[in-house]
Amino acid sequence: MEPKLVSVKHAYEQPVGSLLKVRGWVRSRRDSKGVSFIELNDGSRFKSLQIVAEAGAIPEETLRQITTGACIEAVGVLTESPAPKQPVELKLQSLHLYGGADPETYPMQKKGHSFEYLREIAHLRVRGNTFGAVFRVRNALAHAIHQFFQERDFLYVHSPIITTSDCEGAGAMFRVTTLDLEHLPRTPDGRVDFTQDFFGKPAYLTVSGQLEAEIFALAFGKVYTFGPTFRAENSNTPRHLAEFWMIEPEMAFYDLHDNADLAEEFLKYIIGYVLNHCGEDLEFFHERIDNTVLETLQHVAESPFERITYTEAIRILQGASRDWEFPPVWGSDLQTEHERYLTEEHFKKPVIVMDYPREIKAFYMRLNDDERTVRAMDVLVPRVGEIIGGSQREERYEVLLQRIREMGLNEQDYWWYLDLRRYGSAPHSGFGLGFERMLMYLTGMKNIRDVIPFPRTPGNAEF
RNA sequence: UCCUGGGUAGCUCAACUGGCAGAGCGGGUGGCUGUUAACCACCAGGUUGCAGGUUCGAGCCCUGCCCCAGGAGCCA
Repeated sequence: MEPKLVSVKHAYEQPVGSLLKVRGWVRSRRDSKGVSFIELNDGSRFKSLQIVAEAGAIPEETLRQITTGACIEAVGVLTESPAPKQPVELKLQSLHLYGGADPETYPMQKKGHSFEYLREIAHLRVRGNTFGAVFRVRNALAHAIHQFFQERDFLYVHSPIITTSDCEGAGAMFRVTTLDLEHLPRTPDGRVDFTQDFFGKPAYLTVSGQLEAEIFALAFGKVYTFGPTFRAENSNTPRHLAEFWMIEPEMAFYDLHDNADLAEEFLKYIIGYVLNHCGEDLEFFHERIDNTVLETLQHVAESPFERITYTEAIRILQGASRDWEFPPVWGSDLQTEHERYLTEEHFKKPVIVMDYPREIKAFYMRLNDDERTVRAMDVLVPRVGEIIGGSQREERYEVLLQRIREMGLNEQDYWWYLDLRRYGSAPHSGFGLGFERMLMYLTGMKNIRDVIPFPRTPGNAEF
């Protein structure tokens, strides 16, 4: 009989007595007299498959090479396990070693490592429990996001990664150039001559797909982007990356409250999806990373978010009996300590703060009738802080033009953005969700560098 | 970028007031009839981040630099 090739995940679903072939990487080998136990993991699920090699099943010389990290193919019969830790195990008949792993130098041990150390071996850390779980959840989350929008007839837009406009006027950007940095072409007045550069003008990596999404929203109604974005800020925190992924839905005919409704429905949907599809991985996070994760997620999936205005938020903060490092005053942005107080202590659940002062928000946010505030919203969640930022966009040509001017921006740079308001303008809204921050929230992981495969931070782009 | 803490064995850490650099884990060898981050015994393993300085003597004190973490700012 030919053995059936299956993943570890599917091996557990086969009937006892099946002859199976599995391939994967050895997590550990435990020897006893007359019997060896091999933990085999292939990434298909959290749990490994226990392979039992009785004395003489394979040559002693082969068995010695089956060490932590080795890659093997095993053929054997699925049998009920006498021990309680696993329902079934594979009784080994034959084994092929693809690649050994010298135990004297293999950097991954059976026991725990610090995340700082594991970041230095990002090419191997994915073979461990924690990062296996992280990247399975990451995969499931990406799927849930597409499913949510596709079920609701949103169009997936591929916004460009290279851009020639710093349209938000926010954040340092990475320059993209093919100019020879050792011999820069100069204009007569001594400046760098970007007309000789690849695009004929300065180019950068995008910081957001929002403005492009607006273009599509004003043709397709409901759209979303989901792609990498880049910030050249010298940010050294557990919540910032130089390269990260962002989801940015943009909807025509949505006002700020429709926008907030969508954001809340969206968060609940993707949390529910991960709760339903990544139970085994979430249990690990709950047990080993953060023992509040499961309750928090279930709570958020079920209870309504709090909604307050910025002005109310300031009032709540001013009434709080605590010493602020930065006392809350109307007109300045909420500090991290303020956001955390609101979501973690005052409301103890996600909070949507709306209608911020115009001075502290971007030019494209719609001006309210009071002319002091704009239709911005931030969604704050416990432990992570700001997870979503969004707004209703300014759809009135004259008002937008005036805002561009008063922010000191060059209106020529925004000619196509202004055109959207000149031709067939409509009220529209959107928001951005930081994909990695969402993952931190779902997994309880404390550092954003541990939820992205290959983190890019100041001074670090190895791998 | 600023503030704080740290860098000692492959990993995680200890080393009193400046006085012989140590433990657990991992690794090697041997043992153990079914293990579950297995267990027991023994063995090996060090340019104390880098460069200077003070001192009879520096892991420890001083100066400069590099790297890491936490907090802040910026934001997602």
